[in-house]
Amino acid sequence: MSIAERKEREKEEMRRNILSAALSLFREKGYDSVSIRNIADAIEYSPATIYLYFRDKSEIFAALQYEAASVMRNHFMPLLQLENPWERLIEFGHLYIDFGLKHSDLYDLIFIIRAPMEHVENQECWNVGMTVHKFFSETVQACVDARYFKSTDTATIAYTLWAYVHGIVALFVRDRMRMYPPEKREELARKSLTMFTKMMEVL
Amino acid sequence: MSIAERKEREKEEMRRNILSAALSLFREKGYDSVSIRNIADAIEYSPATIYLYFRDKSEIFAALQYEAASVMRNHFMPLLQLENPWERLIEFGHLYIDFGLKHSDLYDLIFIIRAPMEHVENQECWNVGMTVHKFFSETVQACVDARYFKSTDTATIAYTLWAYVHGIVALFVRDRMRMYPPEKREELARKSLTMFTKMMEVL
Amino acid sequence: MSIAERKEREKEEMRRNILSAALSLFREKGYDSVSIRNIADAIEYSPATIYLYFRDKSEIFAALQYEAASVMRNHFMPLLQLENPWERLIEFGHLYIDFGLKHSDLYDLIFIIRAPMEHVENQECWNVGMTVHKFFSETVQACVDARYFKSTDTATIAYTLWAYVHGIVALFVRDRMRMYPPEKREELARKSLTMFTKMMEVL
Amino acid sequence: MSIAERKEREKEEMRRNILSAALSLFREKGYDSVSIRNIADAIEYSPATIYLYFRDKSEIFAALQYEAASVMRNHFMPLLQLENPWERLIEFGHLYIDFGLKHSDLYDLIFIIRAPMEHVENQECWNVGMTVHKFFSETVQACVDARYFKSTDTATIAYTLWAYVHGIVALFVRDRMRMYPPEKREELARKSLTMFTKMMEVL
DNA sequence: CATGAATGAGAGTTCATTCAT
DNA sequence: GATGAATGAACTCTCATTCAT
Repeated sequence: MSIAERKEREKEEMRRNILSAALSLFREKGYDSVSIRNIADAIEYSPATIYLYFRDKSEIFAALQYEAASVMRNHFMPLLQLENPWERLIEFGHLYIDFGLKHSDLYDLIFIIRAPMEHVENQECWNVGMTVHKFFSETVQACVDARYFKSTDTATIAYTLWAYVHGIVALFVRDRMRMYPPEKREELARKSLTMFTKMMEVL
Repeated sequence: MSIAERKEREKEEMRRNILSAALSLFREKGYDSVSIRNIADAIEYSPATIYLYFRDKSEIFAALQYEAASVMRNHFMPLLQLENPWERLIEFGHLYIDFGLKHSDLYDLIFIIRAPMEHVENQECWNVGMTVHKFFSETVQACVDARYFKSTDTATIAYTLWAYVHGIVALFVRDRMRMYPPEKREELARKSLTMFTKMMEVL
Repeated sequence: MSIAERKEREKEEMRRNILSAALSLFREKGYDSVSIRNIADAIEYSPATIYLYFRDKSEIFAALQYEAASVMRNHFMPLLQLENPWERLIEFGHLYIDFGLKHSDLYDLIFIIRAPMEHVENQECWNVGMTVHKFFSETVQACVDARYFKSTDTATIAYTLWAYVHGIVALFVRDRMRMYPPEKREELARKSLTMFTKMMEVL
Repeated sequence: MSIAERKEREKEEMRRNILSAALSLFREKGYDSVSIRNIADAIEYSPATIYLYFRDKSEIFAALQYEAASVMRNHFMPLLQLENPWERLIEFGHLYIDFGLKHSDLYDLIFIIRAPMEHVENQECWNVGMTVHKFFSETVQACVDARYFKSTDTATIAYTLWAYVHGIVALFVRDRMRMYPPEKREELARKSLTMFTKMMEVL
């Protein structure tokens, strides 16, 4: 059995190998500008080999989005242990920005990149947006119910919070913070989040 | 002299002609999927003609970013007439989101696309981000000076406001609002802005 | 005007150039085994150039079939001057075999090759078969009317005659006469036709 | 010995397995459009396995031609029992057309396809043409000897008869009978053969 | 015996770009 | 000033084939 297992493992390794090369290329040059050859070159295999692991280019992309979604889900796991909705909401903000700064490439893949949505798996990906959004909504709803907000317009509150954190991450990911020195960017983001958290109290 | 002038004018006209065709194609199909031939077809000239007006494809792109910057500047002109800094700030938010929803393609060009930054002109483009940011800062500073805010951390406030409006527009531009029916998206954005404006009062 | 004319002529020349290279390659290796690159090499142009004259590979094929059809039509022109139906029929047989032996490649294209029939123009080609068949039928009908045959089964007679001449040519074209020395093949075909002509008298 | 024998038998079985899959695929899609992988899929083995039984693709093709030849030989077996040469000749025509309509793919393989003739086995195949032709000749000769014909030009008679039956089948196999409704084609072929048989009496 | 993995070669096709006219 | 013609380089993808296991 162990032979089969090892083969399985090797196959999986190769897939990840391809995916990680693809990811860094996509991030660097954009989906359309990356060719199968580029990826093959990066992993030092022949282009044809790629096709042994993925049906076509868009399937690679889909797999990446799927992976990204899964990493993001894991990233938010700790939230499940917070019972107080307000705390959960605050922590969510922190984790969201954490994720965006740490996994810029994955974040880009999920929330920014424009790319083919043919594959079913990609539904999965945009569902991540959906899921995140839903989580925001539910948590906000819980806060509303527990009278943490004066406003009861759950939909608008959730959207507003999401827009803010997305804005923070999106500016960072797409390199629109060049007016701040690189080493200060993260700090600024965190300071802003604290400020925003305070602003939320007026809601 | 007037012949040279006319020629100059005609040349300029042609450039705009090309750019406007290119813009609408980029918008429709994305930068990478637009070929010089597509643009040439759109303006009913031969591909070779394009090269009389632009050195290469990326120069067209750069010119478009330049254009976008200029359209954006014009869009914000009315602000100059508002003397009260708070009013100016509020109106700025409205105009920003207006611009993003109305000229999604230009916004994308300026604040989202990961551009080939080879051309000098593109400096211009990122300067727009700079300029917008500076305007935010200055207006915030004016508000601080006039005691509209309790906080005096101008930098963080400006960044926070910008992140929020960018978030709103970025989600819209890159089609991450699929959980809302299309016809409600704009309304939601505006309602959120109103909410955010109120949140700002706590600052 | 003469410049345009010359250009037109050159363009036409190039088309013919491509077509004639393609024809001989198709004949030699079969449609599927010929690549655009092969054709390009044969005419010493780049593959991309081919696409300036034909939309794709199958269009080249279609054009060839169209040409073949037209050559065949011309080949049969002299028949129009023969008023006597029997003479016309006999002469038709001679011309048919002439054509097949002389333009084996074109004959192959029209009556033997298996290839894509996507293009409208190819309808044209199979219409040649149709047309030839119709001519056979009409001429046979005329002979029947003029009592050259005892039988009145026009359909079967026409089909029988066509099958025979096609058989003669098809064996020749696809090189199934290897049991006869090359220099005797044509003579044999002609002697057979004479024999067949006599056989027809019994009909 | 019996182990070796069984192994031999199994090997032979596998060969036939591959060949029959290959044949039905060639028939369906044409030689060039069938890939080794297709064949492998059809027999549910890996592509590499095929190479344990055949050196390369063209060897499969050659083997198929060989097979076709053998099927054809069997098809004509019953003739051996007819002693009267005229009867044998007539029956030969019937069987020939039978074979062509029933095993169009095999017929194509033997008498129409422009084959890669690299392999020695293909000699075998073209020998089938030879053999058929020889049989025609011998039978015709017997008829001549027995005064069934007035003509004594055996060669021309044999060739003429063969050309006719080949024409009938070739038009059918390569789909050049589109002007007749599919269900009438066979009937027409048979009626024509009857007519042709009568024509032969004049020889 | 059978195969999974790998690949070089090559398929059709498109593109940005050049240049003589 | 405009362009038709041309092309080298690149694209995605498939194939026949090999070889270590």
